[in-house]
Amino acid sequence: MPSQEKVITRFAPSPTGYLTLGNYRTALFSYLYAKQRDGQFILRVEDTDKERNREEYAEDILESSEWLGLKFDEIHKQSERVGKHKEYLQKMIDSGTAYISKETPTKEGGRSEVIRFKNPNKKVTFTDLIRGEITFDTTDLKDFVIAKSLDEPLFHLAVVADDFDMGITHVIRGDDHISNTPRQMLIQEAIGAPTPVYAHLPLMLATDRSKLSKRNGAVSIREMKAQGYLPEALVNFMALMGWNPGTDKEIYTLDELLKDFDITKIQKGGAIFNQEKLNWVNKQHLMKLSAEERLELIRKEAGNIDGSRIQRAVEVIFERIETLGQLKEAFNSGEFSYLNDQISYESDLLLWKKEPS
RNA sequence: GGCCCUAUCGUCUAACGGUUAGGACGUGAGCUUUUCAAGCUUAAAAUCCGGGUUCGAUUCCCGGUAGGGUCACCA
Repeated sequence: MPSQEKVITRFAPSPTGYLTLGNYRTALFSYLYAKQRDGQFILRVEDTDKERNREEYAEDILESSEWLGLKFDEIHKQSERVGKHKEYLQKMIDSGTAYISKETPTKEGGRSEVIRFKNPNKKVTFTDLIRGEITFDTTDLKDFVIAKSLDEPLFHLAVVADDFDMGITHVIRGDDHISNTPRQMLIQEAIGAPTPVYAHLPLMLATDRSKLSKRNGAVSIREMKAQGYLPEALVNFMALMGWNPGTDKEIYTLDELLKDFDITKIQKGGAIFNQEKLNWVNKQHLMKLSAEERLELIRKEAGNIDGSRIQRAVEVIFERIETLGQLKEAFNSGEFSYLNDQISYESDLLLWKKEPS
């Protein structure tokens, strides 16, 4: 029996901002794919762009991932691997698959010398798990730059070297990387790395059908947390953007997704983010909460309600909110202030209807 | 513009080539409820266009069109 190769997937974000739903959706799909197969899921923080990286963003990736329930088997920082990248670069130069190129800087801070990949100008084809066969003619790519210098590797080189060293078997990433794939395959060939299996996920789109990003109103996961969305609802919603089980089941926990998720059933077209549906999903998860969990949440939002009445608050309030943010709003607006008042009345007044006798 | 990807209700989507094209969100109406929410019932709402292939295309092929992605010394 042939030994089954262990599946290793990765989430490789760059810490240049707070990550959004779209980013974590690719992470979720990578996680599910690996964990369904008893494989490993690796985080690699791609922080080689010194200008744009911020430590707080890197920390947020860890925090938000954990909050969502995505656990990593390994965590790497790309910046710590420049030594390895340098070795690959040197080998490529030695073997003639890359060369140092004299340049006339075209922009501020441009170098007079960079490292370019020697493009063999050929056709490359790969089979995408979601889209099938895709072919590119790399001639259009020219001799692209793979490093500013031996110590300053750029994206394509770093990705290929790291995926190789970390034993990544499946690269599951956004659609926007499809056209990066031929460059990376060329580099794989140059350094003797195998080509992993690729799966390019359809993008999550803004209402105007453009790629969801901060510019068109996408909010980060940490903001959504602040707005009162439950992590399990977010996970559920993200999974449903582009995937469905083929049944009517829509409400999922992470564990249930592990059972039903099938990467080959992922949609090819992009999906527009729909806030109303998210609110509905969140509400469904809110309603699944136990009395204790609700109590806990209400205490967090409104510690001012006294103990004897808080139980009643739980029942009244949870049926009418969609997010915990609305819970907070409700308390701030004083809508539930009556829960705090001492109300006294004759008990017969509570009988609003007389039974006809 | 070159290259690549995509195309079912407003949105998320289902449909081994044969279905009254199904479900969900949202919207309208109604039932229930002191009210709201929930729940239930119900209505309106889609196969981008044109050619093929086929007895029969949402489905397969080709061509348009539209949208998106990508073409950095960012990732």
